[in-house]
Amino acid sequence: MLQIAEIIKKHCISYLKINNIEDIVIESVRFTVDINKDIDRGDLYTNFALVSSKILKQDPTAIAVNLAQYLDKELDKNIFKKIEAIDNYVNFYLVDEFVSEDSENIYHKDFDSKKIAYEYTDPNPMKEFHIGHLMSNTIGETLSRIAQMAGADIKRYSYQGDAGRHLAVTMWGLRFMETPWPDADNISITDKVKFLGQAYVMGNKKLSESKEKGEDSDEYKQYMQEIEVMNQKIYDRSDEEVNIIYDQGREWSLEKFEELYNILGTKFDYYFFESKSAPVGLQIVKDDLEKENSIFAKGDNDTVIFKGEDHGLHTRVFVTSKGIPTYEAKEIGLAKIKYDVWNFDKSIVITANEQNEVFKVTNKVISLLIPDIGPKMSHISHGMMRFVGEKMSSRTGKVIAGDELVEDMMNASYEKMKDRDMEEGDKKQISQDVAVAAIKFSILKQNFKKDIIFDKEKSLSLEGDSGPYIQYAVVRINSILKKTEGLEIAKTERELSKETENLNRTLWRYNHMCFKAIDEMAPQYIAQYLIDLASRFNTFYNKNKIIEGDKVDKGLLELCVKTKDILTRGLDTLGIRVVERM
RNA sequence: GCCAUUAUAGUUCAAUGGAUAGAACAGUCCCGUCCUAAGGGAUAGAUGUAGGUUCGAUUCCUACUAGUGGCACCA
Repeated sequence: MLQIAEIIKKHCISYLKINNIEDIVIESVRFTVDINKDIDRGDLYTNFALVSSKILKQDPTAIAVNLAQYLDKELDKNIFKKIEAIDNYVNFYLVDEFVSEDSENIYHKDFDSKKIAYEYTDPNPMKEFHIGHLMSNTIGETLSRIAQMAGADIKRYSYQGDAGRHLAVTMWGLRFMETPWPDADNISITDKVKFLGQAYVMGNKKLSESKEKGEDSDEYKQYMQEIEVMNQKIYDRSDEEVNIIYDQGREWSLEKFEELYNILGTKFDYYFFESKSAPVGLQIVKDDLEKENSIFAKGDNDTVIFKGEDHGLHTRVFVTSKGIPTYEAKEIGLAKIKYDVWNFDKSIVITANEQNEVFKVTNKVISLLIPDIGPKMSHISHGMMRFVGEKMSSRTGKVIAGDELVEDMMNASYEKMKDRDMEEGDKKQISQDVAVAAIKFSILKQNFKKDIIFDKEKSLSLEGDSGPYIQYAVVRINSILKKTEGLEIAKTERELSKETENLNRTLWRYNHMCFKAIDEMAPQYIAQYLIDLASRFNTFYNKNKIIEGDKVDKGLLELCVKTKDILTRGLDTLGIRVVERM
């Protein structure tokens, strides 16, 4: 909680004490001191009167009045301008000059000095980087930055599936491709990766077409067999020809991912691969299986399974009938590898919510097998991204790739500024940052646990609550600052306008909203706040002249600078860049 | 079928058990340029259904309805 709110709380508690309420009872009084949503009703409020009316055996309205009188005497007049009781609430008005203790870090007991690993994005080489990865990246990036702000020591992890059946499908699907293997200098990395993505789609298509002919058909059986063989070859690297193609494809994919991370603004500390976690996980499972009281069991066809039902979960396969470790077994190996690299206090994996059940099982298994690490593992999930105007479904094959979405938005953004008098490189860079802001903000302005309906037009629009709307507020301030260069900056003696006062009173709320975002792991508090701040700035700007002739109002100019600072820091916490111009 | 999760204006989203349920877009009506991808103001409009707990429920509980995800060798 913010210091100012703590001060009020402390005095509320002493109010209970002077009313002869016992300490044990006081602890049970769950009142809050929070920011007033309606700024006209004051800066802070407390619901103390409502919550304590039973204990004080008094009408809440009377308590509110008494409390307000009491606090008016106790609290520092240099901070509190006015304290008033209205209905059942007590409202607090801070003095105009109030500035909160402004620090980059906001202490929180769950984060301060804790070592926390954030694993997110997790794309798979030789497969498309899809919008799910984009979401995971956006959310993981901001959560890690929020943790940093809260005082945590963090590392960013990315885990990439460079082994597994999906790769076998891609490699197997290559034979059906009409275009040749794009191993040439004049083919861009994007097109090379696109080719691989197409091979994966092709492989899946051929397989499902064949499945429709009947699961007993010779063709389907043959295809399944071939994919199985390919999977084995990738796993044990027994076929030199396969190795060459595989290594090349993997390298292209990773290069492409790196390019995307640059655009998105993520820098990972460690990369992990399934090809590394698989043998480690497999060994751990095998070793445990040999024990008398193993948590694993033999399933159908010689599989190794974990019977989750005993723990209120469901059964999952850890090793396939062919002896290959599944995602679940790899997850065990990964936990060990991650912890060996950096002894974290907590490891958080961010994925779409379709994986909720898997993580419940794997985290349980890890806890049983490696008690030192298991309890430190946690999973945060997010909803799926859908698009306005179209029912997206993976079944119909209409899936939009993440990098295509970014590119698409970049082009749309570029289109809007193509006539500006600017260097080409700047235009490209700006349209890129704006596009990323548009996408990220759409995701972060709402509760990420729910599905997100992405609207391309609205997310880029400067009307309404969008990332670019906030970026634009910063740009507007920049252009004011530029205009003031060389002009006379002087204090003016005049009463503050209502808009000026409101903007000023909104600024210190940033820390408070950050605290809430940290406390609830909810970046939307910051996003919503930034919209509010940008909007208040625009209202202020509309009504107040900062520059009159060749004179600049010093007070208003400083307010602009402060606003810009908070907007910039807020966007940065969301993993969004500000731009100089637009 | 079982488990999880969601349901708030026409649409897309907010709201630690408490004040008059906040925005944005679309609609209607104004103002406007120190910002030019300008922007701002006003106006109208919502808690899926039925119960329960509570002084008080959008928020907690139960049932129902509807949507989404998951439920053994994909990740």
